[in-house]
Amino acid sequence: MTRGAYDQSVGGVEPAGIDRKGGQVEDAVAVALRQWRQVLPDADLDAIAVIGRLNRCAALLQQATDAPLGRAGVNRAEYDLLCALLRVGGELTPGRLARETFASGAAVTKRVRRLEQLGLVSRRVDERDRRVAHLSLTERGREFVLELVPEQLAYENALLAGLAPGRERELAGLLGELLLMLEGRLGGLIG
Amino acid sequence: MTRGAYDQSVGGVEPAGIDRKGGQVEDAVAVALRQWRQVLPDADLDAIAVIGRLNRCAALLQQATDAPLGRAGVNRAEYDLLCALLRVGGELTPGRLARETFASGAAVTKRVRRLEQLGLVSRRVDERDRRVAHLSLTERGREFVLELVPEQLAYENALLAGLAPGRERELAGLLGELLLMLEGRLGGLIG
DNA sequence: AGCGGATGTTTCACTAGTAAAATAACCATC
DNA sequence: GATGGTTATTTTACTAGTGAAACATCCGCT
Repeated sequence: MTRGAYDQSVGGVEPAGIDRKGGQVEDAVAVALRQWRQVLPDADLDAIAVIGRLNRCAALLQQATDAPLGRAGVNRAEYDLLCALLRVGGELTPGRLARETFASGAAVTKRVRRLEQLGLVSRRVDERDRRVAHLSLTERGREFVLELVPEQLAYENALLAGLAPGRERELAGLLGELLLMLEGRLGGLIG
Repeated sequence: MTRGAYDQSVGGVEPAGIDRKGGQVEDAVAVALRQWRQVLPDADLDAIAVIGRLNRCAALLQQATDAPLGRAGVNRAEYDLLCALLRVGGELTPGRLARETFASGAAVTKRVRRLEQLGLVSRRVDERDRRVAHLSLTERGREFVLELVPEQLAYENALLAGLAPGRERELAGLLGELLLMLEGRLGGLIG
């Protein structure tokens, strides 16, 4: 990334990205935290260290993991839907699928429509309650996702390969702890 | 969440959410991992344990942290933009602001337009290069964000309060490690 | 049998984002 | 001082999501 016509830097501000401070490499959030401490020396910034990094990691990983899916012709949301159907190993109703993939009903309707058109998902109406639909992978859908999943898993593992296995397990554990807490808390404490 | 007309559960499938297995509470991703292991016993699922939880935590936190911002009348993206201007303590060009907030130029244009209309951000044209704009907080914008930030920080800290301080620091450290790796890697390895 | 409230799914109107084209200004070189 | 290539920003056309309303059906009750 080359600088513009003349350098706009003012007062030690550096562009976002990887940066160094005293020879030590810092991530983008660490840089932001340093700036915050100068402007608000008394603020408690611990939450940013976690939440900021979490958001940033999620965004980067999302972008990265979209690449192989894009080549297969689906987006992450559609992949997640197909995975949910594979995982449970049977049929799911749209509502259940929405809960399973943490999406809105409207989003599921749209995704299922496209996946049906692609011939990867099929629908059947419940005999007892004609409101409810049962969705499942078609044979082609099953083949498609069974081929895609290992590829995707390998790719995602490779993305994390720079992290020592012990550190990765540690991280998974801590994230599980946090997630469990958030899932419990955010029912009642959202206001 | 009450069940529908009749229980659709098939083969031990449980609705997404907090769940138990042998008296032990599991997060939603742990449940999904158990399902995966039944369908693909040989797959290496470590990446899901990290990436899945990361995405889910980010989504839940995003939803939760939007609440106080919504009350103040801005969304997270606009808040981030205001914060970037506060953090650097001076002016920023749109391009720089885009890099600083990890957004596209087009997104910044839209957000700045709204924040200008709200009277929180002002713009001045560079004298040397009339292509570039310099954006800064207005007095009102500065007051607004200086009042909002501590409130938001307190709220975010409260969200993480269930995590022991040591665990939170550990998590921040590990996420920093991961983020640094991703920032370094994703320049060259995205294909 | 039929009314009223509840539930599962889809549609609708709208929002917020993106990539790529368009616009505007700059600079080096001829 | 015109030209061509480059950079900063905005506009445009489009996509994917959302919440709320609409629709379709169910069940309990009288």
